Formats: sequence, C-alpha cells, structure tokens
Amino acid sequence: MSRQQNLFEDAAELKWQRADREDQLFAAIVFNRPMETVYHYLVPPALREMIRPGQRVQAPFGRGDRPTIGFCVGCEQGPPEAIAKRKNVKELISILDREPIADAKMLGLTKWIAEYYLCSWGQVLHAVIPAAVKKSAGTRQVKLVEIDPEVLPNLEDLNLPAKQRAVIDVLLDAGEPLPVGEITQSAGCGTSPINTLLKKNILTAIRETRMNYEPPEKLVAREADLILADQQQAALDAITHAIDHGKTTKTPEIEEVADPRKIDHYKGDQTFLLHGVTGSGKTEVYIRAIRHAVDFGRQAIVLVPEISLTPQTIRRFRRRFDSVAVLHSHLTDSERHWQWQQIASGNVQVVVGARSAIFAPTPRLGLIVIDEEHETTFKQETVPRYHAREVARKRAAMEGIPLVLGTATPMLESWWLAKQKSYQLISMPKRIEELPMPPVVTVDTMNDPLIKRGHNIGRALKNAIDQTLKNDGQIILFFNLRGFSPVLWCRSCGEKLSCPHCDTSLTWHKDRKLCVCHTCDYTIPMPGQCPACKKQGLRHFGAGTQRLEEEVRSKFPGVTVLRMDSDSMRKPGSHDEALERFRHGEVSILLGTQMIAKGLDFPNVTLVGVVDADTALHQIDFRASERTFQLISQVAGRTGRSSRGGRVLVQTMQPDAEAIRFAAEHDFIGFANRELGHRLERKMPPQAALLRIILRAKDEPLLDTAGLEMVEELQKHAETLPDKYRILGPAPAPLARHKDYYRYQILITSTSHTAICALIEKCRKQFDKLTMIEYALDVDPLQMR
DNA sequence: AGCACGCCGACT
DNA sequence: GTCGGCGTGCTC
Repeated sequence: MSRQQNLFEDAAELKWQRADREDQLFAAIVFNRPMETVYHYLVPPALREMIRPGQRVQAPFGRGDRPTIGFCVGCEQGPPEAIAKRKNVKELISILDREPIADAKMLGLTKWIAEYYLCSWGQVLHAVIPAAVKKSAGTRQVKLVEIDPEVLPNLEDLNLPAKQRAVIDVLLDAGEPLPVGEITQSAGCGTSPINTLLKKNILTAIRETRMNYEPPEKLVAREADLILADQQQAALDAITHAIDHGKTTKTPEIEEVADPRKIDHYKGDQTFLLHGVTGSGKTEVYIRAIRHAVDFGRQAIVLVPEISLTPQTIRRFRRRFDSVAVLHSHLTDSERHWQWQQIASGNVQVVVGARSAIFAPTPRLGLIVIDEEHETTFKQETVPRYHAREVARKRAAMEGIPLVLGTATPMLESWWLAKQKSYQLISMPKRIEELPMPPVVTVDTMNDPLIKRGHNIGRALKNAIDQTLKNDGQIILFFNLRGFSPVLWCRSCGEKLSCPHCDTSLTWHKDRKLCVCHTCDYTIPMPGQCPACKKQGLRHFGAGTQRLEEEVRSKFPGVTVLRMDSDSMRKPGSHDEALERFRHGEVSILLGTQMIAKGLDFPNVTLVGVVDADTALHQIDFRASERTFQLISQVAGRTGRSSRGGRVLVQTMQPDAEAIRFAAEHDFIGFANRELGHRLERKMPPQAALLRIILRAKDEPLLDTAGLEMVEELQKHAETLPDKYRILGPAPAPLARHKDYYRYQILITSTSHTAICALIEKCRKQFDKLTMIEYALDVDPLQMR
C-alpha cells in the first residue's frame, strides 16, 4: 500500500471516529515504562462488554504500534478530556485477563505509591502483581460441557439415540458441568455423541481455568492461647477497641488520590506503635488481635523481615489459625499463584510474608501487623522504592483499619510520629514472667592485650565464654562481617587487592579458597603475587566470621561451634537445621552475622558476645548510631530468656559512644530523644524530608558535570518555590563505583515530602534530557550505599 | 524504557 | 549512492 493511500485511509477513519466519539468507550491504560502519562484507547465493540479496570490489556504503543502490555485503570464513556483534541486515538488489541487482577483498592493504592515514590503507576502495578499470577502459573484451561438451560425442561421430547441419551443422563446425574473426558468415561462412549449434541445446541461448552496445583495436606497440632500478662492484655485491648469501631463502619470508600499534596501524612489514630522490649511477648498480642479481626470475618496481613520468615514463625501462626498463607521467596510459581488465588477468594485468614505481602489481595482486610518495624528490609531497593510500612499506613487508612507496628527498637521516624501523637504508643517495658533484661557489660578493647595481638576475642570475652561453658550454658557470638578477612594487601608495596568493577576491596574466603567482592560477587582465586608490583606475599588483614570461627575453635578445643552466615547457609533448609541443632544443645557456641541477631529464642543461651560493636558505627550514614543501637539491643535480646538468666558482653573501642552507652542500659527512650536532637540539628529525617538522587555512568567526568547541572537546575527552581530546600552534592556516593559504573549522589532535604515533590516536578523535564547518564530518585532513602 | 527517525561517516 | 553508527524525542 502506498504511503499516500495510507494517509488517505487514516484520515477517513479519523473522521468517522470523531463523529461517533461521544458514545464510544475509552480505556485509560498505564504501561510498565518510566512515563507518568495515562494513555487512552478506544475500546473496540468486541471488547466493550469484557473490559474492566484492573485487567491487563494489549495495546498498540509508540510509533511502530508495537503491541504492548498495560493495565487498564479506568473506563470512560466518550472521549476523556486528555484526548478530546487529539486526532489519532488507537484501539485496544485484546484483554489478557478474564477477571481483573487488581481491584479498585489496589488501583488506588498503587496510584498513591507512584505519586509518593515518584515513579510511574504502570511500573508499580507491574511490580506489585506477582509474575506467577500474570503467567497464570500452574493453571490449565478445561472445556466443560453442560446441558443448555433452555433445552433442559423439554429434554424428554427429543428422543435421542442411545449414546447421546447416555451422555445426557450422566450430566443430569452430576447436576453440574463436566469435562468431556469424564463424560466419555461414565457414559462409555467416545467424543462423537458429545460433539453431535453440541452441534444440535442441546449441550453448550464452557471454558474454565483450573489450578493444577494441589496443596499438600498439612496437619498442624493446634495450640491453645497463652495467658496474657497485664501489659499484653492492655496492648490487646487498645487494638481490639479500634477493630470494634471498624465493625460498625461500612466498607470504606477508596480515598480520592487525585491531589498527592493531601496525602503528605494522614492521621494515624489507628496506627499503633507497639514498643515492647525483646521477650515481652509481642507475637502473642499480634495473634490475639488478629483473632479478633478474624472473628469479624476479616483477614489480616502480618509482615515480617524475610530473615525471620523461619519455620518456627510460620508454625506459630499455623498452630493458632485455620488457614494461614505464607508468602516467602522459596515458593514455586504454581504455589505462589495458588496462594494468591486462595487469598483473593477469601479462604485465607492470615497472610504472613515479607515486604511484598503488603499487596496480598485480601478481600476484607481487617488488620495489618508489621513485626520488627525498624528493619531496613521493608524498604525496596529497586523501583518502586517503597517502604512497606508507608504502604501499610496508606492501605490501612484506605480500608479504615488499624495498623500495628511492633518492635523493641522503633525506627526514629516511627518514634517521632508516636511522640507527635500521630501514632498511638503502646509500651510493653517488661519481659514475660517478669524476667529481668540481661545485664550488658561493655568492654573497652583499646588496651586489651589479646586484641592488640590481632585476636578478635579479648580477655574478658574469653573468660566469660569459659565460665559459661563450665556452667553448661550456650553462647551466641555476633560478628557482622562474613568471609575470612576483608582486606588483602601486599607487604612490599602496600597495595590492596580490590575489585576491578567496584570501589571495594576483595574479601578472602578461606573455605572456598576465593577472593570475593561483597557488592558484585566478582570472584578470583588468591593471586600468587601482588597484581601491582608482582612480588610474592599477600597478607590478609582484619577478620570476618570464618576467621572468628577458627579462633573460637583453637581457643576452646573440643567445644562444638556452628557458624551461620550467608556462606554457610546456602542450601535451603540449612538455616532451620542449624537452629534445631543449637536448640537441642548439640552446639555450644553459635557464631554468625545479622542472621542470628533477630528472633531467636533459646532459654539456655546465657551469654551473648558482640565481637565488634564498632563496625556499624563506622558507616558514614547519618543513621549509623541508630543502627548500632538497634543491633546491640536486638542481639542482647537473645539471652536472659529463662530463669537461667544471661548476660551480654559488648566489645568496643568507643565505649562512650551514645548508641553503645544507651543500648547497654536498655534505654531506648533515652537514646531516641538524644538522637532526635541530633537529627534536628542536622536537619535530617525524621526532622526533615529527604530525597536522594543517585547518578550513574561509566564515565566519571561526565557524571560530575551532569551532577552539577542537576544541582544548578534544582537551585534555580528552589528559589521560586515557597519552601526552603537544602541541596547537598553532587558528591561520589559511599559506594563510588559498582559493576563498572561510577556513582554520584545528590541529597535534598526540606520541610515536607510534598515540598520535595514540587521541586522535582519542576526539574524533571530537564533531568530527563541529560543523556549518557542514568539517574534514580529515592524517596525516604534508608540505605545510602 | 523502547523504538523509529535522522543526521553523520565508511563503505560497495 | 546506501549501510549503519548513535544522539534525539515521542509514545494515547
């Protein structure tokens, strides 16, 4: 077809389209692209009856009209204002989902996320619906056959041949549609009589999607409720009170989110900050509160950090509820899809899962619980960079239900909101059965003779371990660095062995006999000589868990030691197995990283050693002190959990550091108030809103100029806006190079999130024009690597 | 993000 | 002349 002719036909079609637009149906579509725009398509007559918001569709997109998958987010009679003046409007190609996979609430929630976290609605929707659901993993289409309802009353008049009659009888007997295979078997015939009946319109065929997956029958022994201590009862009462108020309200309307400015923060009188020390019995409070919600026919979502999604946690919930869905990272696609369907159909009472479980499609949500609320894993590090706590707050507000945030060490953001009375604070300052908090002793290792000689376990810690072993106690040693030693250097020229792709030094892993980059997993065997001066004799310097393990074995011969870090726990299930061995007393000393810092509850652990409390303090991050406090408190909480008691020994070179001093006193409130003061001085969260722009390019000078241009643009617009801004940078990011990319960052603080959004909105067009570099916006950043 | 378009240099 | 490199700008 000639170009001329093509144009002519297009014009004719356009004229026709415009004439009839008023009574045509238009669909609003968003795509999985970093573009804010909502696109409008004409719904062809064949799809008019099918289309609903929340379905995925195929639409011609771009100059090439390439079929592209998008989400329908709305339907409108007549041309929407956005395209009223437009000449060309394209038609949808097809609808991909029989039923919407996102309901109105989910559309509202994802739209809010897109606006708050400065990314596109389409990207959020794409990220939030599991791939297993989009693929319809583990399903098949079955063809079912039923007797046409119109024929049904006068069946007797038909006088059918024997085989056809047999088919009819089988169907009448079943009283429901049956698959062809089943009919042929029961009626003892082939498929031809069925086909004939279909042709005569006596039978009709229905397509239905069936799940292949059948869940294994799990028999879990039920467990009775525990008796609540006074503080637990009080906490429970506060939450159930809020739920009872939810009972009388009708299903809440979805909040209009047209103006993101209105959602800067909302009243949180249904958000509870459950501040309970380690071992105060928070989980039992969650369970009882959830029970209350379940009694109203509602569902609950419980978010836990991935790391505590252990079989123990899961078992605990399974023993207390009839139907629990667990969403963890090891599910197969079929399992995940099945779980999702079960949740959506309302068959599940409690959903337990990590960050993304906040998007579980519960039809009548009654309560959201976030355990270990302060954990950084609740923030997603890829687009959409959402924090599950903020999403939960929004979802709870939209549904008009309470949200419970539980932790022993609230994140300062949460603590601040509780102080401001935005959250209702519930305190559980006592451990169950009035067990005392374990005494924490800090040991200044500055002048320790053993530490000076390069040991990791100083004199005091060694003595404490000896004594604990003598008394048949178990020991947990916490050391937050994996590998054998984090630095390899040349004796002759002093050169460090570093990753060729990153700005990091390689860590020596003695067990695998490899040098590993901990940020990109680049791996090489130990070089025979220095890569710089070619002389022999590379030395390792500093220690990780592997070296600590060696030291422990040589210092305490004959004692069973178990190391837990992501290297030794590679196999699925090894984590649980290791903890079971420890629980049964097969192991006396458990040593490891973060992995052993949380949730573990072993009554026989009478000593916890923090081998080096300073590693977290050394970070340049403004949250270094807060993290150190959290870590020590959490690790300390692993002991003193029975009448046997327990104690904590913290090795540090900075015993006067606030984080360490307050943690040793178990004084969160003291620490929080002091730290809030510092944040106010530095104008950092939670006393300011923060945005981080991460810039990335293979060429460093280019990055530098791009960064300067961006800051210039930001400053130019900042002056025109009513709010005050602080713009820091461009400066190399803490991880200045990663996977061959140089990394820079710009930090922006202001009084509110809204103010920052207003500034970015002004600058974005200009930013997008910068070529050769990539940039990412991180709203409320947590990990500033 | 994709992808087409277009403007340059290196070839048949 | 035309193939293909990559920078530019648009996508209902």
